[in-house]
Amino acid sequence: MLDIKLIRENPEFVKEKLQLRGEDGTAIQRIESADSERLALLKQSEKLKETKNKVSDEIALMKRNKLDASDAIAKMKSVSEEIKSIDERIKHFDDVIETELQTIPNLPHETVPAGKTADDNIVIREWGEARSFDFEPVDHLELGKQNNIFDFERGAKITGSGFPLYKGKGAILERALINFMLDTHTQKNGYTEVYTPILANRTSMEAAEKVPKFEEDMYYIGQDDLFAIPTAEVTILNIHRDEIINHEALPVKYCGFTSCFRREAGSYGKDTRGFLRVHQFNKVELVSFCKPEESYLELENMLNHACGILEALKIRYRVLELCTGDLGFAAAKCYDIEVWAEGEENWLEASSVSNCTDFQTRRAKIRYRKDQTEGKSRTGLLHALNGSGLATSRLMVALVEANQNPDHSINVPEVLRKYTGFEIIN
RNA sequence: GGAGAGAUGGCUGAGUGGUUGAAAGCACCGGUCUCGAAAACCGGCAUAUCCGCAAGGGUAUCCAGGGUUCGAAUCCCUGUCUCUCCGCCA
Repeated sequence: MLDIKLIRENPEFVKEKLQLRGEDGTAIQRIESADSERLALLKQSEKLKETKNKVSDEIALMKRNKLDASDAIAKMKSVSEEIKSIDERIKHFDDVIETELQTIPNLPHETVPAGKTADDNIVIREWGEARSFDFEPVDHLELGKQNNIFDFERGAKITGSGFPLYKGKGAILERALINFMLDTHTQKNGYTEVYTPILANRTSMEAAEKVPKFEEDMYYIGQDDLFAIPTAEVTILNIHRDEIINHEALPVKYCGFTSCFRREAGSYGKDTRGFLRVHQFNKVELVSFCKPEESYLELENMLNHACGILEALKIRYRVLELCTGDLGFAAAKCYDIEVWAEGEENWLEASSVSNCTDFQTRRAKIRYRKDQTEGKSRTGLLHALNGSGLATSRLMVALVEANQNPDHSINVPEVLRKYTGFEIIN
């Protein structure tokens, strides 16, 4: 969530930034008025509480000295009632502010290109070449069928469409990819591996700003008020909820593999073939907590860590800098990585690397204790960044399609062979 | 699922209605001492929010939410979590 103080002190700035994202400023106006009413009441309430506390001390003193305190007690009874009624009104405005704040996205960073839709995103990097085939390449569905490695029909039988079943060398290849990515991030890129729960409670989902705004996109277990995580970002972020991390430990970097679950409500029939859009997929997630002044550098690092995986796998990709209109809710700046799928003849989004600045950490209360030389405020909110490093489903599409042979067999990329134990899928 | 115990500051841990934001110890920071360090001694050491240029002051917070009371860390209710025992079970 945004800082209420920023809205209070500089509402026009906030509205301007939100307009870049296509948000009108009406929610900000509602917050401003609720906030000023709340503050006025808060001052009244605190003044009365000061009186109450003082008189209570006096009553204690009188009682100790065996004096009659009944007048003071009678007076305080009405003061307490007044406090109670004012506090109820404060609570009302708190709720109004809270509800409004939950609908307002993060402000885009000044370097984010202005734009309205995904068409305005800017390609900032391209790596690798399209493969030139001397035969007609087929798509991953055909390859999956020919090699008996993916079985979408049976996955659908077990659960429903969009829940893929991997078989034989397909399952092993998936596992190899995950292990390769985790090993790279832990051994080369300095991340600490975690394996988190894949169900998260409401508080955790709210801290990650996934709920209430996107509640319909989540698989939800009502009996226990738990959500299947749409990304390990949720659970990894919440590792340090309500904590203060010492500056010496920063940056704190985690990578973790989990399955991810997305209902993809509203996108039925859109790119739903095979792995293109699934409800359950596997992903190695990167999360970094760092000092605010370092977060944009860290964003570039994380982008490079994700790209490094694709380069090792020799998969052609491009990086898009998302425009203001296409940014995720919590992101101030975001890069998408798209992989080239030879059979689909299309770019597929395989990763998204975002700097969420203090938007999540504010609600999650993830702070750091500053070096004593860093000014008078001793604690501050950390910046939280997350990135896919990477999601396997679309990566798998690009991987098998790019490495196919005329007989539909698939060559396993060099770096994965020590994980798969075989060099070819046929 | 059944029975019981508990949740206090970075940690350990006192505190069962009134100068308790909270004893004490440890840890940490600064100082004295020392060639330097240790030890000893002295001092400091929560978070958030409001007012204020600042100095400073107010308020809130002893798991969370309600309640009783002039007054709650302390009493009552509900919830969450942790631990122990029993049952069941991967």
